This record gives sequence, C-alpha cells and structure tokens, in this order.
Amino acid sequence: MKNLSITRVLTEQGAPIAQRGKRSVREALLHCLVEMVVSGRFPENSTLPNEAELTEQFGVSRTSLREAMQYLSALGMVRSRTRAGTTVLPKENWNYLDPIVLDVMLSVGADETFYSSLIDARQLLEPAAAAEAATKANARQLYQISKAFEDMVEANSRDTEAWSRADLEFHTAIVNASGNWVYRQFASAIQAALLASFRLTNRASQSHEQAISSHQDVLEAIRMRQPEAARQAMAHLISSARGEMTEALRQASASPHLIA
Amino acid sequence: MKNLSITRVLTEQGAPIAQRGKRSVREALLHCLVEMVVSGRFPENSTLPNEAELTEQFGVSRTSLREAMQYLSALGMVRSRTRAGTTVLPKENWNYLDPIVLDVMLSVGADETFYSSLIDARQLLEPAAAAEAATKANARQLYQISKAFEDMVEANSRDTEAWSRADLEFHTAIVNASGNWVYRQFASAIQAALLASFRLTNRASQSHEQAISSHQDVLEAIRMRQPEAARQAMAHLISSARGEMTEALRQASASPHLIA
DNA sequence: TCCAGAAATAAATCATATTTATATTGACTT
DNA sequence: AAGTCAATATAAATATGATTTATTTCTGGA
Repeated sequence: MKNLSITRVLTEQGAPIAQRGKRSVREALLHCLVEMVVSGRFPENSTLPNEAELTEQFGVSRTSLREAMQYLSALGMVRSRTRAGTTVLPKENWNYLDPIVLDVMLSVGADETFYSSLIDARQLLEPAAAAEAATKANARQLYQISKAFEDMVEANSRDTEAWSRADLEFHTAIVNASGNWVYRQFASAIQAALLASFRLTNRASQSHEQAISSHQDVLEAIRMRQPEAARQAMAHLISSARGEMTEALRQASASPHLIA
Repeated sequence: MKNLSITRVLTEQGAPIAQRGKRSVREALLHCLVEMVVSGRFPENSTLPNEAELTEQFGVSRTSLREAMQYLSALGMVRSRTRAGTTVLPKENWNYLDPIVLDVMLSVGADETFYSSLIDARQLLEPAAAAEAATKANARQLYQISKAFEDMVEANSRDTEAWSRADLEFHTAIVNASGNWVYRQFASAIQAALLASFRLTNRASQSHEQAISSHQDVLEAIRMRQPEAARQAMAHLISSARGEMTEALRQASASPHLIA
C-alpha cells in the first residue's frame, strides 16, 4: 500500500479529497478544516465536533488532527479548552492573510466586500510602498523589480501564466523594496488579489500594452529615485486594476458560477 | 506532584522557564522556540536541531514539540521536510503580526527600523480607517468607540494601566468599524505599537489633556459622518504619537537598557 | 564517470496510555 | 431554599512507543 495516505483523507461528505495537487495528509486536512470553519457551517462561538468524531470523519489519527488544530489556533480561528471543547472564534480574530485561509476564501467564501476590501487596501498601500521603494531600494531590490518587469514584457499576451507570475512578482518586489516589514505582511494579500483578478478577468490583448506602459512608469520613477512620481504612477496603475476588477465582479455576479 | 508541568519546560540554557504568568507547557514552549528563531541564533536557511535533541533540551514530549512546530510553520518561520530536517525560512515569510512574534520582537529583537515601520504603517492606515469608519460604522461600532473614549477620559492620568487599555481599545474599535478586513489585520500590530510606546514614554500629565482633545476630534468627526475630517483628525493624532515615540526612542537609544 | 539501487535518516503518521483542567452534579450547610 | 463545597465525569493536554514515508547519501556495477 503505497502513498495512499493522501487519498485517505475524507471530506465531510465522505468523499475522498483526492489529488488536489500532491499534498500531504496534513495539508489536505488543513484545507478541509479551514474550509469547514470559513464556509460558516460552524458559526462563531459554536463548538466543533470532538476529536474522536473528527478523526473518524476524516480518517486521520488524533495526532494529525491535533497538530492541524494547532495551526487553526495559530490562525486565531479556534480555541480549545478542556471540557469545553474546541470553539470557533469570532471572525475579527482570524488571520486572513494566511495563504491557506486566503485560498479557501477565494474559492468558497468571498463576497463582494471581501474583494473591495482587498482593492481598497492595495490602493492605500502600494502607492506608499512604491514611494518608499523609490527612496530606499538597494541594487538587488531594483534588479528584482526590473527583472519582473522584463518578464512581463516578454510574456506579453503570449503566455498568460507567465504574465500572471511576472505581474505578481513585480508588485511583491516593490513592496519588499519598501523596507517596511508591515507593508511586507501584505504581500500575500496582494498576491491573492492578483490571483483573483487573473481568474476573473479575461484581459483583452490591447490592454496588455496599456498595462505594460503603466508598469514601466512605476519602474522608471523608482529607478530615478522620485518618490512622488512613483506614488502617483502606482496609484494610477492600481486604479485601472480596480476598474478591471469591479467590472469583472459585476459580470461575475451576473453569472455567479464563474467565481467558483 | 501537582502542576509541575509548567516549570518543567527549560530554556536553552537549561534554566527553568518559571512563572512568566501561569502559562501552559505549549505557550511557554512556543515562546522559547519563537525567541530562538527571532533572536537569530538560528539564521535563515539553517536547520534546527532535530526532534530528539529539542525534546531533550526543553524537556517536553515529541507531541508537544511537534505541535509547537506546526504553529511555527503556520507563522512561516520554519519548514519541515523529511530527511532534510526543520529549516528556518527567510524573514520575508514570517508573520510578524502574530501576537507571540510581536511580543518576542518587542522584548528582544526590535531595532529602530522595526518601530519606524510600525509608525509609518499607522500613519498610513489609521487615517484611512477613520475615514471609512465615518462612512460605514454602525450603531454598535460607534458605541464601542465612544465607550473607549469615555474610558480614557475617566482614567485620565489617574490610572496609567486603564488609560493604556482604553487608548488601545479606541484605535482597535475604529479599525474594526472601518469594515475592511485587511485593515483589521493590523489591529494586532497597532496594539503592539501602542504597548511599545506605553513602555517607552512617560507621558507628562499635561499631554493627557492634549491627547484627549485629539481623540475627541476623531470621535466627533466619525459621529458626524465626516470622513475627511475624521481622516485629518486621525492623521494629526498619529503625528503627535509619532513625535512622542521618536523622541522616546532617541532617549532610549541613549540609554539602551530601557528598551529591554 | 555515471547511474541504479540499497541503506540510513529524520520527519510524518498512527495508536494508546496517562495526566490535567473544568463543567456538572449532588450532597451538605446555613 | 439558597449558597458553598467536594466528588465525578468528560474532553483536552501531554506522553510514549511503534510504524510509515520521503529523501539524501552511499555503494556497487556498467
């Protein structure tokens, strides 16, 4: 019996989780649990089934389950107390910036306010980060930004996958170059926002040209060490991203199956 | 032998962790491990001692250690792979917003850029949050903000502890009222910043008056549903907080022992 | 020199036992 | 009848040993 462990993890409905990528038991289980909570099947302050039930339900050992619960507790999603059981904490405490949580949110739990929060935050943060980057970026960080830009140009319309990766890399590189660790915490959220927009929008090929020119403006301003120019260029860039996204959301809500 | 478990957890130096508050084995161990990594004793990409050594070092079972490691992995601090051991991830991946990590950073690992990043982020985020709150806050959220303000007034200079709590509550309530989940993720960082400033500054009693009036401006603007006024009032409030903090940092760096 | 396969290693998982904290219950006091 | 306190039951927390799995490294042969 080789490598059955992954497929052995069951969803709540009893169907095997199967190969969403080759994932360890732990990762698969984590996704299940996070999904369970995020989906709202167990509302705030409700208590989850006890260990015994969950282990049976998912077909994993108590150790694995408990370690996964530690993770959930690290995310501020649940709190275990003896005798009281494991209870779901209020959403205010959740760490939405965690990759797994974001992943689940985007696939099942995202409503329009979720996306608009994300866009608002980008609109606020990224221009500030770009300005800081223009002031502080060192040679290595400048190179990373330039590299990402060149990858975008090269991928232009030909390869959507490569384009997405480069776009993502461009924005994270700038936030990293800001040198502010708080801004950096948003990298994952920004990436999630971009991934979502990639899913939602079918970018017309002529808008690629426009996007490249916007990105170039940002890059040049940072290179030239002009914080204000960088701030404005980034603000402009995000504005158009916001436009595309809200448009896509409007369409998606007309035909909701596109989101999932 | 009752309740020895807590004191049994050892620090790396072999000294018992003792009573830093009545903490479970798990919490004590977590602090130790996070401190181990944050302190830089194990630099990026280095691998930690294996399970056996660590369990012996800390005097805890493998299960406890592994669950703690799950937490660290949730924080993006380490990554365990079979055979390769558990390695420390680059700092870019760490979740600094986690309460434990912030706590450790503030007690051992904080340099000046750490604080200034925090202040910059507040200067950027809180005015935006205040403006949003002025637009969207519901009755309950308004009440929470008002309540925190009244607590501040009542505590005024008399009770430093109560003042701190109320101040903290005021800012978190506003960020919560913004309705933006991304902003909300900062609550913990903002709280950390405030706690740090409480530690660093010995506020003169006359500046309490000033602080109260600034806070009142923010509250009134939000009550009156005036986003721009709220934004500016908050910007002003944070500016003075920034001033106090940089001043305190300047003094602290003159006599470094004050930080620890 | 290079590759396939064996061995070794450390984490991942499992299973079970023991300990500890707390909510509930019921007895006892007033 | 109300309130206090102790016994009980329950479920989580912790411990420990065994097993499995993945990966690196070593080794022998081509």
